[in-house]
Amino acid sequence: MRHAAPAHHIRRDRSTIEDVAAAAGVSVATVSRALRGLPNVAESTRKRVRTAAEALEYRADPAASRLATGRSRSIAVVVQLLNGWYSSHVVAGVEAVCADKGYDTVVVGVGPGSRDRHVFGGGSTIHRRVDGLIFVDVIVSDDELAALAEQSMVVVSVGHELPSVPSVGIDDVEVGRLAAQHLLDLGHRRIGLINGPATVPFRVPHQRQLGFEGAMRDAGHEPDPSLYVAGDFTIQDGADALRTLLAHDDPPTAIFSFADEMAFGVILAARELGISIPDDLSLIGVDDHDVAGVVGLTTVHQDVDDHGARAARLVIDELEGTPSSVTTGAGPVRIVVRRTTGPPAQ
Amino acid sequence: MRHAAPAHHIRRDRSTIEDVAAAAGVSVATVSRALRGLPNVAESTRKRVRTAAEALEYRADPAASRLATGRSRSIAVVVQLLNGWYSSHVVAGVEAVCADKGYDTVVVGVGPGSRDRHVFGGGSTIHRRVDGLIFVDVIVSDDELAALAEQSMVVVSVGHELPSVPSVGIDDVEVGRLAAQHLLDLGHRRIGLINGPATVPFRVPHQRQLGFEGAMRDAGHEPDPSLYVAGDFTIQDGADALRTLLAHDDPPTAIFSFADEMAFGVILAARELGISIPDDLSLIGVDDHDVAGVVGLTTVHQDVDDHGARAARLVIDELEGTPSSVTTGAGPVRIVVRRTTGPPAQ
DNA sequence: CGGCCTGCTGTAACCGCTTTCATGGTGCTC
DNA sequence: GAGCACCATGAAAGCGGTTACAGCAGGCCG
Repeated sequence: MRHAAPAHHIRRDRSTIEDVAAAAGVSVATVSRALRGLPNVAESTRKRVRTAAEALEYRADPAASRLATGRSRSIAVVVQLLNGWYSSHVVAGVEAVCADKGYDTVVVGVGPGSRDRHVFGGGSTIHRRVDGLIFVDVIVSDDELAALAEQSMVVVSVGHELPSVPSVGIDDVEVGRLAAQHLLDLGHRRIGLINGPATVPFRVPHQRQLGFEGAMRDAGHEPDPSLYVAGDFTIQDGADALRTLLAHDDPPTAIFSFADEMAFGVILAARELGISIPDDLSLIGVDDHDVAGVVGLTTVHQDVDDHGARAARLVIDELEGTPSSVTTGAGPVRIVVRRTTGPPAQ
Repeated sequence: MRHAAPAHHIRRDRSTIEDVAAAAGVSVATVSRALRGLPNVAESTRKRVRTAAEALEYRADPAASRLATGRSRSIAVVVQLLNGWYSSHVVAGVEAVCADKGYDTVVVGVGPGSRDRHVFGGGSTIHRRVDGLIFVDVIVSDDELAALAEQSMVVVSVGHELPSVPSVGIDDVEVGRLAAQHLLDLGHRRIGLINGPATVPFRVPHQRQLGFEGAMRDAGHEPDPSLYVAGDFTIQDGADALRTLLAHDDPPTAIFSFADEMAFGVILAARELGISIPDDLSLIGVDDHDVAGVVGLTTVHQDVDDHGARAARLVIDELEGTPSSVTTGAGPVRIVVRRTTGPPAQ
């Protein structure tokens, strides 16, 4: 007999597994097995259970199964800036496949610094809440990673590569090379770089820089580091960067911005400064941001939604022991030429 | 005595409430009370328990407390387009306050149609997973709302107002009025509207239209519905809308787009069509999208992150029985004049 | 035709926390 | 000093599933 619920528990009369068991005339164990598609259940029984469950609109309480199995069927996306273009696209990709596979997607934002980093650090509670973690361009220390591994959390990274963690993203060296080559082909020699932040060990911009420099050298031109300026992927940083570069004794004829958003800043500032793009200055970005088309920005395209989707699939496959067919590593990139690049002025 | 865990349960040795109880020399009940700040615990005992808990790095298993209390300490944000500018800002706002209050933020995307709507419909499982729901511009039927209410889910809506559900957002009539007034002041009389989708009962655009028409009439001008074109808030729709409007016998001298993103489409198409903004055509949007500044778009500003934050606070206050100090209803809007609006051409 | 293997079910012991209810000890009041 | 209210605490019954283990048939083999 079920006991009466305590008064303050105005808990609804949702049907439980016991109700279904009673209705189907079997034990709860059988209901559990039948509904989850486990073997060793007579087909006739399974059908009967399913019917009863349906009639009662039964759904297993996730909290209860979580407690019993240790699986929460949800995965977290850890992101620096939730409303950034890149992150939100990754999240969208993740959510789509999670929903499809019956997982919940929980988002957690970590400050740009290490604020809030305890979320997944040592004594954190995140591993009790989710089965897997997807880091989006967040830099995680080896210690944190080790702690996570010890808790047998499945982790995947998107963008920034993490040691000993499968990652999806793009070949950033290739990105740098592609952009540089495009500019070189147009005849540019002095090329400014709007880089990532100088202070953190963020691989993505570094790789792009490497690719850029490789292409330059291959073409017989020595890159000029005095033309590199750091940025933090914001529009404002892009605008500032342009001003900095223009103050150079021998300013560049083209700028390679490591993100479209910073390139937007360049466009904005250029307009204010009366500089014509691409007549006075060529500009190329990375991302193919939704509005890149609007402003006619030449850029290196990447499919960010897909990064998120692949990451999620990776995590889920790992979680469920499915041999994953997902390709880890670099996805395709391609250059999209629009109106912000052209030959240098005489 | 704890029993040996089944072999396949390689569950980690995380400390449980029993461990803490043992270490502190009290019962689990006392530990529970002490750690949660409940009354009727001697201060000395509380301290002892806290110390023990800390030493053991104890954290209550969320799944277990969820099962016991019926609260999951997580809230869902239900969104149409996760990677849209508006949604992602709302999500960011929600996440920020959830994190602060110790709640998890789970995102769920619903297709633009009613696909996936079962997520929160009748026999859904969402109410077992989260304590509250924040709908972002999603149209929820009365039935669905009733089902949710019956499950005593706390729901709040952002943007689109839902019957009998507290909502946060802006005064969309005011938005329409503001934009119309600005255009009228500049001397425009024939004003095109890029509206929301025509097929769904989405209040937001309807209100804006009402405000627009009110301002027009107040100024003694009858709005011309043949200048209204439907859109779905995408850049592409904006571009299409411009072409449609230009095909009109007597095309407008100004366009009021109900979203900046659609306005971007207008800018894009205008550039291709050789139409100069604002010389040939004035354009005003709504949102103050991050790149509105870049393209110099005049627009009606709203603080979307704040909408999300307020919604989350509303939900949490309600959940915790705190008398909420959060202002429900409309937040402030203001017009930001940039370079896409000017007097009509002769 | 008995023994065994195999396949289907049921029983019950958990998962780890919350909360009711009972109990014992104090401090007061009269 | 007895009676009483109140505070601090503990024992134990859940919350709603999952799963190890045992039991019970029926089919097959020798």
